[in-house]
Amino acid sequence: MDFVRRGDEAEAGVRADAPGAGIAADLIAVLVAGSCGDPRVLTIQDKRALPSGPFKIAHRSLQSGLRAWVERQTRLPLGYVEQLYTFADKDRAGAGQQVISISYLGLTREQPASGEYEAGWAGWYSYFPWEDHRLGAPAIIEERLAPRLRAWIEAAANADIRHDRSQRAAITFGLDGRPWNEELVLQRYELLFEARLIPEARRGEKGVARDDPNGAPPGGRSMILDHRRILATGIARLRAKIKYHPVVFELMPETFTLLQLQRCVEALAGRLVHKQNFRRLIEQQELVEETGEASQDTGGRPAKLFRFRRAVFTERAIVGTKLPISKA
Amino acid sequence: MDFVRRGDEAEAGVRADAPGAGIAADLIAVLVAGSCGDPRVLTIQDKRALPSGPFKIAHRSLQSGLRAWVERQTRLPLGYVEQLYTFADKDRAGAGQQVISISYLGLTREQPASGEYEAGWAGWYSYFPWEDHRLGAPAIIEERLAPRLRAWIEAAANADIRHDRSQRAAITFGLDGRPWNEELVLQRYELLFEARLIPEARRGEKGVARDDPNGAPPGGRSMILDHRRILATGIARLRAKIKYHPVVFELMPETFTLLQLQRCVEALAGRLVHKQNFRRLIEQQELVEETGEASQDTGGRPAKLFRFRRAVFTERAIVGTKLPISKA
DNA sequence: AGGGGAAATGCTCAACTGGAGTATAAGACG
DNA sequence: CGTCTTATACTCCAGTTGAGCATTTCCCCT
Repeated sequence: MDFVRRGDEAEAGVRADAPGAGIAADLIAVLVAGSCGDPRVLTIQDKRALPSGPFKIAHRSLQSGLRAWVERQTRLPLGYVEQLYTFADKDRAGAGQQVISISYLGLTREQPASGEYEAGWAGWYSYFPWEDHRLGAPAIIEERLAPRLRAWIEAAANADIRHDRSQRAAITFGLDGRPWNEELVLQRYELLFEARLIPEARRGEKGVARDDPNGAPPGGRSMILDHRRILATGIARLRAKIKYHPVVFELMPETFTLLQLQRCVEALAGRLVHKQNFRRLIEQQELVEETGEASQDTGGRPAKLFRFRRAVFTERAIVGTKLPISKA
Repeated sequence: MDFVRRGDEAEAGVRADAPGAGIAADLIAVLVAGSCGDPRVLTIQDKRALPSGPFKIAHRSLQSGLRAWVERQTRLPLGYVEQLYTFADKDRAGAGQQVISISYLGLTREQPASGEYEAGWAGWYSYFPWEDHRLGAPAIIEERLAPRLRAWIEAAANADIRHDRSQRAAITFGLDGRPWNEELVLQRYELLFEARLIPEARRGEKGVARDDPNGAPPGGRSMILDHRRILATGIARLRAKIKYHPVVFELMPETFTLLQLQRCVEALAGRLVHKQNFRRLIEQQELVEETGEASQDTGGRPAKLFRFRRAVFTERAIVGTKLPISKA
């Protein structure tokens, strides 16, 4: 499969297109939106790729370059941008052309994606069905993943490797009574990859059928190249970040109830939080202020509407806030 | 000033040296060593530059490429490697040549640097004299930095900017009775840069004298280009990392006393920790095991020698450990 | 031999934090 | 009016954290 470049080709002037002439740089974006219960990521190519494009040095920095590129292509205002990782794996280089991929995480308020390419929002749990623990551990883990992982563990060449595999599986997937750690998104993906339970891991093999095109296969919906790995990196980073930095608010509408905010955090973290403690923490830290209004459509007692206090950025700088997502 | 490339030029074949032909990629390494009280970073060019070299896609990954490059150039075994950040600032691109710089943090046990280039270890506090709070807040802050920062604050164009500057200075440098936060290394550097207290910030200006070549100037020893900024990024990352990941051990010799370990952590964090609590945490987490030996040369009661339990990596994976460096 | 110095090591304690439960209030809806 | 749903206010307990005191064990010096 070839890397279908869908960026604005007019920008490609800086790239050395002659094989072997130089290195090309690509930007890859993990754009996250979704304020209510279902985090989504912007995708192209029928949900099988993350948006990416050639990098053009025409901005002060990579960061502002990405921001401009995304905002021009999608008309989405990016609330928060953070560099994820830079890859330059050998197997991505085709025919003398070296490619460096710089991946970014961006947060935005959800809006209908512009139709420039076949872009659309995809729920991120369709790619990682084992990551959503809001209703307890998903059945897919015990029913489909754990048995295959156990087979893979047993298939180890020697006892040392077997022990190592067993430990890693137990730690990352919370088996054998271990606690679930929602931050290990990337480690879980890599473990499944190594155990060949992920279609992407079998691409090089002969006689392997194409990915199941409909619905979510046992290993989750797959993506081209290493895009799903990049998405896993982004999710992991975001799950870690929301615990000490007030980035959730970049996903929320201007005003919101505390329960909406909580649902959003829970959706990102993939696990539930204690409602009262959540509110205690939010209010203690003065992250929000009341608007004076109340939302009637809660189904129950009306809830006060809040807005994010942007002042916290100057008051506390990057020093950090905390959300009550248990670690153990 | 030109970016003096000191890497193995034989590797430069993949680079497009014709102007405008393509993008070149550089690796820049922040290599840290120093187990006893004085963290050091590997430098070249008379301590004015971080080691860097052209990137060659000949490895499985960037990470292994960096590892191989560093180990071949310096003969230092790298204990831990982590990507820091990728830069592609416009002002670094000279004459049609676009440069992307991928920076890495690496930890190693201290050894005499190989003489391949004029390499040497430099104490990192010579670049950031305001960062060492082990003996309390260093005098340089109150005596030299704070007055100039106050002048810069007063010089703001309007009240809003003045307030913002004042808050940032107070937060990052712990002024007005605020607590010191050792992780804000980069923010402090950027603040000083913005206030033009850092020689690097005045490079573009006319009529500015060269950096003071001898000793540490008020703004600390400077480096070429943005190397000091990259170093600040590395120090910040490391200070954050040691709190929840057992990376300190990569700097320690095979066996060590708990006090040596503590001194090392303190040197990195730039602040002292409570001895008894430090030991409690280390032992609680079973990060170390006794060797059965004891060190006589402590000056007092002999101390048990310990070694790092590598098993913790498989037991707990990346889940994290904690060191008692107060946050507030 | 004895005393002082320097660490190592053991133990205690109060304040705080974080997880979890109970109780009550306020609106919607039949 | 009763019931459902959610909001919101308190309470509680256990584990963690920061800090200090006390004791032990060695070296060195006189």
